[in-house]
Amino acid sequence: MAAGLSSDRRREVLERIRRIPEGHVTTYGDLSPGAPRFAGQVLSACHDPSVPWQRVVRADGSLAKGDRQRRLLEEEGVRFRGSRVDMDSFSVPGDALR
DNA sequence: GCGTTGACTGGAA
DNA sequence: TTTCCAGCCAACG
Repeated sequence: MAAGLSSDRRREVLERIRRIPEGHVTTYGDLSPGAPRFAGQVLSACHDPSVPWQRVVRADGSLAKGDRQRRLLEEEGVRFRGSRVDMDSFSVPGDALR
């Protein structure tokens, strides 16, 4: 379909975030390969409660929203290593969301 | 149509 | 190990 809705790119990113399993996280790079900043811009503009934005973290496991985000992730069972997410066990490949 | 901005990334110091 | 710099794409004014 022509799909002239609000930029398919933006919706594509949001849709992937919804596919992140509870208790797991993914990186901006996996949401939008080549344009990770775009993913961040999308989230900042999208205040949709159905979008688990807290499951999106930086490539190094650090959090963009700091303590507030950390607390939500711990509620889901995501474990931390210092101030960063244990990416070795909870990171999900972008291919798995696609 | 151009320049700026952004919840970023990878490599170098 | 941490900190700094330049690059990247898409949206917005």
